[in-house]
Amino acid sequence: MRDQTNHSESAETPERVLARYMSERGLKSTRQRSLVLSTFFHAGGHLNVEELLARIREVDPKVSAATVYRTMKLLTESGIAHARHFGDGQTRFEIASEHHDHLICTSCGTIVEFEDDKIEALQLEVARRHGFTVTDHKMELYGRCGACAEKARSA
Amino acid sequence: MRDQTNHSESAETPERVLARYMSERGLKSTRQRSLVLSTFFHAGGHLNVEELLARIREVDPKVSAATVYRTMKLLTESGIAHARHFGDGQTRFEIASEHHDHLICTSCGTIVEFEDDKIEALQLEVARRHGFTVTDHKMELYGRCGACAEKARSA
DNA sequence: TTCCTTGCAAACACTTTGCAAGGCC
DNA sequence: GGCCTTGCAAAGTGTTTGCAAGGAA
Repeated sequence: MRDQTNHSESAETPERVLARYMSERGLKSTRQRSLVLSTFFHAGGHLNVEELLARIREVDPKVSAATVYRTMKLLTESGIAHARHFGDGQTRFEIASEHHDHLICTSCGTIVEFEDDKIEALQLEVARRHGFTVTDHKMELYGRCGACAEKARSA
Repeated sequence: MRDQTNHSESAETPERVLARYMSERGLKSTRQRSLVLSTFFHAGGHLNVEELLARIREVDPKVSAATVYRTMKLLTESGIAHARHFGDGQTRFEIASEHHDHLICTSCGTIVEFEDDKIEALQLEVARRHGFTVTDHKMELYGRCGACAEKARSA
């Protein structure tokens, strides 16, 4: 729903990005596609198709999984969403404009999101040294969160 | 979890690690398991099951995919290998003692390994700020490699 | 001899695709 | 009306599992 980087009137809403992407290649706007888009944004990311579909069906029970897969592919290709693969064999999607990295507690599963400009700058630097042009990245730090370390200490 | 160069007599070879892991739980050493292990190490990592199986079958054509899956699970559980999921829907394995980060060309699939101490230091720093103690991490940079950028330019 | 391991094929989970009906422009 | 999109079911992937035969200890 709401977003962080609002530039007054020049705001590029996901709806607008998608609309342009579709009209550029003769694709059509449909009730299902709008529903997938709004559900995805309302949920805020990290959902897999199954979870997304469940929420979508609260509104329209007849939407099929195939449509969700097809629409998420569209969102991915148009740059609105990013597909991520964690270890669980499913694809999860995140809002492209809200990319961040993750701290994951291997003990309780807590996921903390973060962003670090210095690290990102160094990533570009490393890539450049290898002749790469980076378009995306993924960084996950695994370990123990403060609460779990605390629990382990008193146990 | 850094540094694993060979220290003469105290060397913990993968064979030894695996042997201990298996004997601790009554598992047996077999021709197939040894073959999977040696092939995996000889290849140096980043192989998926299909590729691994192809190399294994050059030696013993009768080894089944199931055995490779089962053995790689064993190697993963014993801490000898790490399972990694890149964007292609398959599981790739790497040698646990040779952890590094990856640059992945989204055009040709090339994987380049790298390590950057400055980035790793900053990762620990970020984690500390969030109260986390990091034990492992994963970082992948996606983009276009030099060769593919070249090709795109001349096309 | 005991019980683990193997190869095979079937089962699985997730995702993609062919097709006829339906819907947007 | 033309052509894209949908839902369904079938087909594809990559991976796991049940089972009977084979093999290590």
